[in-house]
Amino acid sequence: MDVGRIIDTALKLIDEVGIQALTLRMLADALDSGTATLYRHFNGKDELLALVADRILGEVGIPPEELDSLSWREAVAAAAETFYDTLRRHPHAVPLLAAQVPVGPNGLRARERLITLLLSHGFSVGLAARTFTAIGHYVIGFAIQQHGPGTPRPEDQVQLRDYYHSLDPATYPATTAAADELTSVPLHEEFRFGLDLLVDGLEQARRKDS
Amino acid sequence: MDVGRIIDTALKLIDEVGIQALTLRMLADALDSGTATLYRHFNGKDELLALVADRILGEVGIPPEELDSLSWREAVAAAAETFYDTLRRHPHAVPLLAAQVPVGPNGLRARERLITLLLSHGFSVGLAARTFTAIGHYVIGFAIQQHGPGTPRPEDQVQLRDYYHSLDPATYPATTAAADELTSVPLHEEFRFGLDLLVDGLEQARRKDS
DNA sequence: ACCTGAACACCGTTCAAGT
DNA sequence: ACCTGAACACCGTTCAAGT
Repeated sequence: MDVGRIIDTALKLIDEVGIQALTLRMLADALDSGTATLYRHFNGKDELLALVADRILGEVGIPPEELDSLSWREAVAAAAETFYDTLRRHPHAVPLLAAQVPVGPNGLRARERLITLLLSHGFSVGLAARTFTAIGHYVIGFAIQQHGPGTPRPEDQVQLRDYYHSLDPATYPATTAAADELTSVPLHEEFRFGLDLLVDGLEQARRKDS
Repeated sequence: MDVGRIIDTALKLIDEVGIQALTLRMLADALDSGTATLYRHFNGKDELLALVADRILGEVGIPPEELDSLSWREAVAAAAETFYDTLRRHPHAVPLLAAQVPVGPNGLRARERLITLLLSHGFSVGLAARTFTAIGHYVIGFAIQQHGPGTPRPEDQVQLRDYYHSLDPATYPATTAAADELTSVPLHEEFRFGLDLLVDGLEQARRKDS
């Protein structure tokens, strides 16, 4: 019984039932073991979840060669998209990455990779650090809201649109007018919209910086 | 025993001990009542938490006159800052706002207010809707990561900096070089940096839109 | 030396019994 | 009609007892 298998199983179960519903008994059963045995490999549920978080970051896997042939704009966008795609594969697990600054081995590797990239494109150390934080926060923050515990499934989107339309137009003229636009934009497009805003803003910040 | 007093007490307890540690027994005790009695006012803990979320949105309170005399850039930034300040007053409660799209009365009022503002400054309905979503997601996403359950208290920032410095510079040249910048920027400044990127990006999006 | 069944002190939720 | 003590089926965690 190695730690890797425990973490893989834990992530699989979280993908199926969510963090709240994941039980140490459930995990122990899936591993044909008992809850007490699990405590021999980590100190409690919180530590287990931190290991799962780094396990997810290890899945991101940015292809290094590809990234280096791109402009900084394209590279930043590609890194953010790749990260976002990984988070979308594990919607129930996203809150784990917001719980703390990831300092596991895979988190370190990803941070090093992106900051190196920014520095190689002429970003100052200060601007690179703030850019990394801003982009990272944006991706995780977006994913947690669009794909977290209260996931807006397609039928909920329709429900929400109908709810907005059912409001009194006299009291809520703007909301009812924008009801379709507020609920019809595909999540990925919404993500890309904000990401492009950030990159466009960075373009200006970079000019001021140098 | 009215619902308002229950919600106020629940929020006060969440501010003190967090969502996870809030117990219905604890809440019942604080109200000199029993857990079973609480169920006469809402159906379970989740519904209680949704009511607390809208209670927080009610606290935001954007002064209408002030906002209307500003440029759209200043108004968007001011609204985001005001929202952010409210979330900072209730760090433990922020995850509640990420759990679902807020459709309580106070959430509706805030959305209506901001979309109206964008429309009055010439934004198209489509751009206004996406801007609202992008800004809202940014503020909540940032707050949840900087002030959520794994709050980076000042001493943790120092610890994190020392940790980055302790890494092997050969393996992590960029991270060790940026260690100070990654950990020394005040949270509010970091928030403002990303917000300004978004607003600068919006400036361009608005030009393309019209 | 390593593992684990069984227990501990909790939790959210329910309902029969009280007023 | 309204309220609630006490119970239910859980949970994360611990440790004495087994192999």
